[in-house]
Amino acid sequence: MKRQQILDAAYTVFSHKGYHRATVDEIIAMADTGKGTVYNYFASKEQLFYTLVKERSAKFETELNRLAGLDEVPLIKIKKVIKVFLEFYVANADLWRVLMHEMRGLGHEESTNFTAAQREKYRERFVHTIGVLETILQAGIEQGAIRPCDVHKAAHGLFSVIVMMVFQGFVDAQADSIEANANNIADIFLYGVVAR
Amino acid sequence: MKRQQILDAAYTVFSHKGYHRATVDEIIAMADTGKGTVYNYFASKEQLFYTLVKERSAKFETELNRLAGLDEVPLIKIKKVIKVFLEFYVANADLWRVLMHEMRGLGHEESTNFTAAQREKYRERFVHTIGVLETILQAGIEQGAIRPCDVHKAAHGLFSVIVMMVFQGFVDAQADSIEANANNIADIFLYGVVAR
Amino acid sequence: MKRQQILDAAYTVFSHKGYHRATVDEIIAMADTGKGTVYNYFASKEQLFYTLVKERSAKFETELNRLAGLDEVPLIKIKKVIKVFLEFYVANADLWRVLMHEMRGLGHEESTNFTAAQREKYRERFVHTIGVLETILQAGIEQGAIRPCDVHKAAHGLFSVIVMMVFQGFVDAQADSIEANANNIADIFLYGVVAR
Amino acid sequence: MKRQQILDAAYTVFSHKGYHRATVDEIIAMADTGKGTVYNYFASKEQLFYTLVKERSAKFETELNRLAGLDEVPLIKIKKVIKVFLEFYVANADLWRVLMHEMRGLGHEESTNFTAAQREKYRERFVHTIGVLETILQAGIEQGAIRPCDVHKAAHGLFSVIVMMVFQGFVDAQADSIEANANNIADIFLYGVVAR
DNA sequence: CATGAATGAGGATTCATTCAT
DNA sequence: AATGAATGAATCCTCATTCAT
Repeated sequence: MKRQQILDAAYTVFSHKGYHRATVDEIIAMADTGKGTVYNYFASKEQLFYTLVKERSAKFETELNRLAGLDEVPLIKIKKVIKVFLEFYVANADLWRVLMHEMRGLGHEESTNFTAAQREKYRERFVHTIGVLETILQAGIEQGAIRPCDVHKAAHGLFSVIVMMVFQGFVDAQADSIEANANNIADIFLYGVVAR
Repeated sequence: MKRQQILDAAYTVFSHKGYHRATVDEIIAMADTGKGTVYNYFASKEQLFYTLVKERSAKFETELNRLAGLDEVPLIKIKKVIKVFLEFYVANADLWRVLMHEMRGLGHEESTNFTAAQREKYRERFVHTIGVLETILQAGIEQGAIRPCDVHKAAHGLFSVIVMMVFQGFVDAQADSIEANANNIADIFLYGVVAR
Repeated sequence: MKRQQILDAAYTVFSHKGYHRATVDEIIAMADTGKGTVYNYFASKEQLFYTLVKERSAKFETELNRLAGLDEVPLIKIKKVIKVFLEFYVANADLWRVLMHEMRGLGHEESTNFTAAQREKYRERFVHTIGVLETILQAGIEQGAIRPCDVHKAAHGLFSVIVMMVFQGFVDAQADSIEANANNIADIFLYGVVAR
Repeated sequence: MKRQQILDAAYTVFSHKGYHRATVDEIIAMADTGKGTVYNYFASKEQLFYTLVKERSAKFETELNRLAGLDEVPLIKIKKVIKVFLEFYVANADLWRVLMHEMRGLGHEESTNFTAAQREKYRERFVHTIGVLETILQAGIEQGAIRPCDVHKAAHGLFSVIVMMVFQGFVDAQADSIEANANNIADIFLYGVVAR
C-alpha cells in the first residue's frame, strides 16, 4: 500500500519536476510516508524511476503486442496502432518526457544520471516499441499497400510525430480527441500533404 | 576573448553533460579561465546557457527568414527549408537536445531550472521557427499546391520528424547525407507512404 | 535457539566489519531470523555486542583464574599464562580487535558508541585480566625469581606483545604454533635480547 | 590558513571521536569555516584524515631515518630510537589510536571505511617504521651485541610495547617522563625481567 | 578585468529502533 | 515468541554564487 502511494507520488513529482529536480523529500511528503520507507521498496531514486516506467508501460506493451499480432489490413492496422500510441502517451506524457530526456545520452556516457545498464534497459523498450511500427510497415510493403521505403526511418518519423502531438498538447485525453488526431496523423502519414 | 573561450567550453560541456550535470568548474577548466570571470560576463549559469543558444541560432534564424521571404514554388521551398533545418540541427544536435529538455515544461512552472521569463524567450524562438514552416505551408495551400489541413499541427509534425532524424543519428554532417535525408523526409511528408 | 543463532551471526559480522559497519540487517540475514527477534533478546546493538564479548570470554577468564591460583614456579607459570592468552586471542582475534577499538576512549567520553557504563564494564574485564599477570609477576618478585620492577607497566607490556603477535598474524591456531610463540615471547620477556 | 585551521580542527575531532563518529559538521564548526571549504582542500573526509596523518608523521619519519643512519653502538641506538618513538606517539596518541583501528583490516577488505589503496599507503608507513627497528636489531645481532632471534617479531613486540605504554597513559609529555619510560622499556627489552 | 578562496543551502542515502500483528 | 514494515535522525558531499584582492 505504501509502495503504491510512493509510486503515485513519484509519478507526480517526476512528471512535474523532471528526474533531477525531483527530490525524495518531496515524494515522501506527497506520499505521506517516511524517507526510509522509500528505500525499503526501491534501492535508489533511479530504481524508483525505473520501476515507475516499467509498471506504467506494461499494459501498453501488452496491448501493442496483441495488436501487432492481429490479422488485419495494413492501413487499418496503422490507424489502430497510432491510436494505441496516442492513448498511452496522452496518459503518460509528462513522465515520458522526462524519460526521453534521461535517455538522450545515446552516445555520451556522461549525459544522464542513469547507469549504463539502466539506460540500456530503457533503450530496449523503445527499440521494441518502434520495432512494432517497423514490422507493420514492412508487412504493408510486402502486401503492396505501402510503397517501398526505409521502414526504420519511417517508423521513427511516425513515432516522433505521435509523441510531438502529445507533448505539444495537441491531443487531450478525450476519446474523440484521440480518435480525431489519430486519423489526422494517419492521413498525412499515409497520403502526404500534397494536393491532388 | 575570454568570453568566447567560455562560450566554446560551455558549448562542449552543456552538450555532453546536459544543463544540470554541467558544472561551472568543468567549464572554466576547459576554458582555461577563472571562476569569477564567468560571472563577469554572464549573470548566471542559466544566462550563460541562454546566450549560447542565442548566438548559435542567430545565423540559422537569419537564413530561415531569408528563405521564407523568397518567391519560390511551395514544394521546392519546403524541400529547401527542410535542408536548412537539417543543417542547423545536425551542427547543434547535442546542445538543442539539452535545450529542448529544459524547455519541456511548457505547462508546468516548476519543471525546469529556468525562470519563467527565460523560458518564455526560448519558447518564442521555437514558435517563430515553426511559424516559418506554417507560413510556407499556408502559402502552399493558398496556391493550391497543398491540400487544406491544420497547418499548425502539420508544421509541428514536420518539425518533429526533422529533429528526430537528427537526434536519432540518422543524419550525419556530410552535405550529401543532409541532401538525401531532406529529400526523404520531404518525399514522405508530401506524398505519404501509401503505394499508388 | 534463535538467541544463539543471532550471537553466532553477530560474531561473524562484528568480526569482519567492526562495530560501526556491522548492520543489524546483515546479522539477521546471516542468523536467518527477523529484525524484531534481535530486539526481543537484546536491548540494542550495543547490548548484543556486549553479551557476545561476555559469553566468549567467560571460559577464558575461568581458566585464567584457575591458573593464577595454582601453586607453581613463577617462571613456569608465566609461560603457561602466556599460552592461555595466546589460545584465547588467536581464537577471538577479530572480535577483540573490534572491542579494543571501541574501548580506546579510555579518557574521552565521546570517543565510542558505547555508553560510559558499558565501557566501564569492559574496562573492568581488562583490568582484571591484566591484573592476573601483575599478580603473577609480583609473586615472582617476592620469591626472588623476578627482579623488582614496575609490575603494572611490565604486565601491560607483556599483554601488548601477546596481543600484537596475534593481531599481526604471527600466531596461527595450530597448537604447536601457539606453543612455539609462547616460548618465544616468554624467552625475550624473561631474558631480554642482549647477548651474554 | 583555512587549510591549517581545518587540519587542526580535524585533528581534535578525529582524535576524540574516531574516524566514523567524527562529522564534517563538527570539524567545520571548530575550524570556523564553511562546509564547502573543507572540500576545496580535501577531496573527502577520508582524504582529510590521510593528509592529517601524513603531515603529522613527516617530521617523525625524517628523524627516524636520520637516527637509523647514525654510526652508533647498537644498545645506545635502541634506547635513542625508543625515545624518538615515545616522543612521537605521546604527541599524537589519540590520532594514531584511530589510525590503527582503521588499519586493522589487514585481512578483511570490508572492515574499515578506507579504500584498499589508501590502506596500502598507511600500511607502507608502518612497515617502514617498524623496518627501522628491525634494521637496528639486525645490526646489533651482526655485531654480537644482540643474541640471534626473529628480528621481525622482536621489532613488532618492541613497537607494541612502546605504543601500549603511550595508549595506556603511562607516559606523559614531560621530557623526563619520556626519558624515564624509554629507559624502562629498553631495560626490560634488553635484559628481561628475570633476576640474576 | 581576472581571479579563486570561501560559502552553505540542498539532496541522496543509511540504519538502529519501534510496534502492530 | 517471532516478525518485518515503517520510520526519521544523521551524515557526506555537490556546486552555483559571491567578493576581496
